[in-house]
Amino acid sequence: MDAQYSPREIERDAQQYWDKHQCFKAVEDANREKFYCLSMFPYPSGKLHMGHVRNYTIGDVVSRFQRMKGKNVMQPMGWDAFGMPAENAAIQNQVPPAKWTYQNIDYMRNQLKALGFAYDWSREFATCDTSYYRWEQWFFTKLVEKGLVYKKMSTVNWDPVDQTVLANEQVIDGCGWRSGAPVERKEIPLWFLKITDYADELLADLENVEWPEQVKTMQRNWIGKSRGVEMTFEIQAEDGSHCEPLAVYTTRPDTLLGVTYVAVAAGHSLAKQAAAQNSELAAFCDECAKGGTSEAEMATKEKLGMLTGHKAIHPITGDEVPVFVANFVLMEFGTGAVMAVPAHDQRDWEFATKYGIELKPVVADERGNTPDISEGAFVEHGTLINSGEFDGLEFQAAFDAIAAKLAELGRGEVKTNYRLRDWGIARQRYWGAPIPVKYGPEGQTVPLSDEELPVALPMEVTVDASGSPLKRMPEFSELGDGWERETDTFDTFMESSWYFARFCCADNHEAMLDERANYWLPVDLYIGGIEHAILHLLYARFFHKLLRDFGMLDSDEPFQQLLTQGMVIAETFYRFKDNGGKEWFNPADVEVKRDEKGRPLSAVLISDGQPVEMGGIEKMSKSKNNGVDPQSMIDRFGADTVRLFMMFAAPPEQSLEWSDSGVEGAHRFLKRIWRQVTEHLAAGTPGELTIEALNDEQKALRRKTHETIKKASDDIGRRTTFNTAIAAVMELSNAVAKFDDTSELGLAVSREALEACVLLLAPITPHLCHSLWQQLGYEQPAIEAQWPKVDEAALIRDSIELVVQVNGKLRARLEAPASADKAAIETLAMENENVQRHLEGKTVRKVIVVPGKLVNIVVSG
RNA sequence: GCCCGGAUGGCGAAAUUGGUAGACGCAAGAGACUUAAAAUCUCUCGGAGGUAACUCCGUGCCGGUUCAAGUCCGGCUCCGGGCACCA
Repeated sequence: MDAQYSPREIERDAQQYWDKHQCFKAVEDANREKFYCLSMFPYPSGKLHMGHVRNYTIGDVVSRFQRMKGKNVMQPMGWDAFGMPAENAAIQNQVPPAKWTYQNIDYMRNQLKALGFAYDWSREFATCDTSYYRWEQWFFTKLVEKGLVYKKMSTVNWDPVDQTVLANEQVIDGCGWRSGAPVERKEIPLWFLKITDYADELLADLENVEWPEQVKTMQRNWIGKSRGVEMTFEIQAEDGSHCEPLAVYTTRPDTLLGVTYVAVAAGHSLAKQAAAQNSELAAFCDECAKGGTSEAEMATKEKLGMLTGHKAIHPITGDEVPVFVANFVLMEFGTGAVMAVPAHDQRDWEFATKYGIELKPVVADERGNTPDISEGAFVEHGTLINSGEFDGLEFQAAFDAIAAKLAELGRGEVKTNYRLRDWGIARQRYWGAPIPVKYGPEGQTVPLSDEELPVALPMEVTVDASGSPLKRMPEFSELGDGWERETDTFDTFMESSWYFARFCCADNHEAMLDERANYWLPVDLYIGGIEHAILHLLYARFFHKLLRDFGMLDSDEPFQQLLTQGMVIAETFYRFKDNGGKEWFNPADVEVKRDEKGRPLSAVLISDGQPVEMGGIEKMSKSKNNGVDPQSMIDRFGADTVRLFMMFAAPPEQSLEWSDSGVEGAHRFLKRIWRQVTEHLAAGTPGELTIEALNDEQKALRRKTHETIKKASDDIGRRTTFNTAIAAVMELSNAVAKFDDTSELGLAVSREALEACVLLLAPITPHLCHSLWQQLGYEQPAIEAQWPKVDEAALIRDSIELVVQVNGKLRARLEAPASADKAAIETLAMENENVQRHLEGKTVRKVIVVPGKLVNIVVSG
């Protein structure tokens, strides 16, 4: 065997073996327990980045582990291929988006293969393949038939110079990213899916999935189910003209008697009606329409309002309160109007304080007094005051009584509301799946029939910054006889909402899904970035339920277990440019100077030796030029080293800081394992492992071996803390290195330990382990080997170390027989010299004995 | 602004159910081997004090619960993710 670890040859050989024997082809088998392991598929942006490598290594480790545990594992891979970057690349480089995308896919597929991921490549597809999105189009027409799709006016970001709709990402400080022009809000008709019909189920079924609690909480809050009251205020116009009653929703009807104004969105019919006779108000409404549509922008901008002159009639007291138009009230949310209780709502308080509106406290503080609202609103629940017949009622009683009163007056009713809004799925872009709808000469809107499907996206196009090219392609949009095709395309979230199901039967070109989907689904473990915690995961859950309700799937949820991985981050370096901007340098081109303790002091650019500024540690990104190219790392150290470092440097949920020297450390460890096995094989032939004949050292190493198997199994299988599993194997490797017993029995014990190391590492560094397993004399390849089993008998200890505390402070460590009872342990603890010193002159109040752990002696005086 | 997280040595981290803070690794320092370097191996490595035994301090900040708090509770600070057209 080779004394030198050469990853290049080893990795090539192992990959060839897996390929030749089609090791990762998954076949449905009703007699075996299945395991569907899925990593979020990548957008083919050009080349893999470290986030991908991390994501897919996690998935691969779990897949290979489950396979060794005997499961029928399916791990597919594909491409989330529609999206804006392809259009941007097309504008910049005059490359057609399809060509650019498929080239990227080819390059990235090779990178994934070089990393040795155990994918069933026969299931691969890209979402921009017509054979994929045709089913999405077909399904959309079924949803139309079922009434789950509708069209309504909606607000988008409009770039008045480029005459195009902008994504929120393309709005920088309220201006278009290319034109720099101030962005306007524009209303256009768009297609929506009725996700709100499923709000209750999406909320309830979170109970049935094994997801991180934080993700479930985010989804619950996003859905935002609330119980409140919807009520109407009669409106008196300033000029006496007729106005529709104003509907508002509140979760705090108990504060209704504290209402001192109401506010409507600038787009509300009441605002429009008032603005028609009031040019100042019309100007204000126009002003409100400036800026982007994102909620973050809305919520952080200064709260502005203007009186309409109209009066709203309080539904219970009959008092008149003013009606404002306000920029913080959103047409999209609820009724587009709110009642305001400045004494008990902070935002209302700030608005009222600014505009000199009355504050009327109606909820008493904890002591039953009128609350102090001089510095801010009192938002707690409490007993009602200043509320006439409702005085003295607590929150729930007040809620019920006021709701009942409104119902009796015919002015309101209890209503469940959701924060969740319907899903707008139309995009005014080219590189997406065309929405399969046509419009008739008499204004008909008709979904395309099965015969008219699929609508293939034309490939020969000219893409520029001025909106979708489909609109300018009569050969696409004009169908004759006055009929026109829809030129909007689907939101790319549509494609990523059902790909997990299509992987089960990607070769079926007669149907969207078949019975194989029910064999594999739900996905047993889904792995991806935490940034997808809400939108993607919520849409995919919704789509899964839709597919279920059309009889295509049996399960209720797509992803049984979810693992959300953290970001990959790295140090950033820059210099100021003459224009004040920053020029960013890649960490690979920079040398960091450190002090004698290893603290970074300064950095210089290698090429010119001149200093650069250190910009802190941030997410690897193109804009900060701090991405480390996985390819160069694979070339230098091999895939196994990259995989090992990724899994060792941090637990998967945490952000992972890239470290060149950490990678070298990982490489060192693999070289060391290689050498250990080589030297072990050279040391002689092990005898039979006769348990009864083992001496104390041999027993100790054997116990370490089985403790390690136990820990690594739990860390990988249950906790998904791969870093601690690797640390445990490192400890075992260290123990083998210290064990220099070359007797036949000794070699048998170290053989068992080294074989454990190889098998425990096999999911993480599969190429190395493939080779070592062969060298250890096994004909069956490592990929077919079983996960090692714990010998419980080997774990038994004769004595246990425990610590003695006096008043919670560590004072002694002692070795106690494993069989010692509490009293014996207490006696041992008391006898200890150092413990005695700390007990001198004190009275023992209490002794706490935690078997196997510690003794705490509580003293006083 | 709202929702959800995070913070532990020089650095990445560990401590799984409230029970020994810093496993494992990186960096650094000392030594061995070597003509030399690399590689490899051995030792030291949270801070302060002490010849030593050992003692005190220490898990972002302030307070609380407990025999015992990195872990639980209340209040902050800073950093990150998401906010519906980035994927």
